[in-house]
Amino acid sequence: MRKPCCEKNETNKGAWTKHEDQKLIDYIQKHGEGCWRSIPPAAGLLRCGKSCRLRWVNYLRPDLKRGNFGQDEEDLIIKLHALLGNRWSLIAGRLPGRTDNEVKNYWNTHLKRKLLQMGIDPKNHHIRPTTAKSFFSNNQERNSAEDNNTRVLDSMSGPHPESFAVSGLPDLNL
DNA sequence: AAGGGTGCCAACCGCACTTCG
DNA sequence: ACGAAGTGCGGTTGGCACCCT
Repeated sequence: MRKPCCEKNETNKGAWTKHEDQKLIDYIQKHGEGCWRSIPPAAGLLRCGKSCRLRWVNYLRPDLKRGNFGQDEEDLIIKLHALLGNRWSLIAGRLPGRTDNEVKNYWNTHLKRKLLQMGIDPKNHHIRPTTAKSFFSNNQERNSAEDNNTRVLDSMSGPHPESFAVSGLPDLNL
């Protein structure tokens, strides 16, 4: 059995303070992201390396966008999720300034529900005939959508249709 | 005003994968 | 080739904020 990544009784847990954030930012600006395990003692933080990495990647990194997701980002997430499943880090990699945690949270809180309302199964992106019927009858867009359990990649209103290959799948260069 | 319910997001946990000696 | 250590990832949870009654 693997040892825990850090001595839990010797580290802080819970929300990060501004003071801790600043220490981590200062250290990484000086020394770079290097070895996470060595960062907490070197930076004077009572946190485990994992916690530092998570805080930096999800919150402190200077290139993070934050704020609401745009329609184009939303559509891209849905398309990528249809292709990749719950590979959040891969999906986030296609969204500049977004983190896997952010994408995952957004999916679980917004997009999942949105797809369900549209009559789409968020797990496999297949049309769910019962709910889809009412949704599409309102929208008059996909009258034949429920035929043979069609995939819905092409039903999204993505802003970059030119980026899709002939097969209907985006050129993701994964 | 209060309290209960719900949604959201930051952070934790544990497993899987990668790297290194 | 193998095992230990380090890192990354996805699932889950805790707690705060907001809304509704």
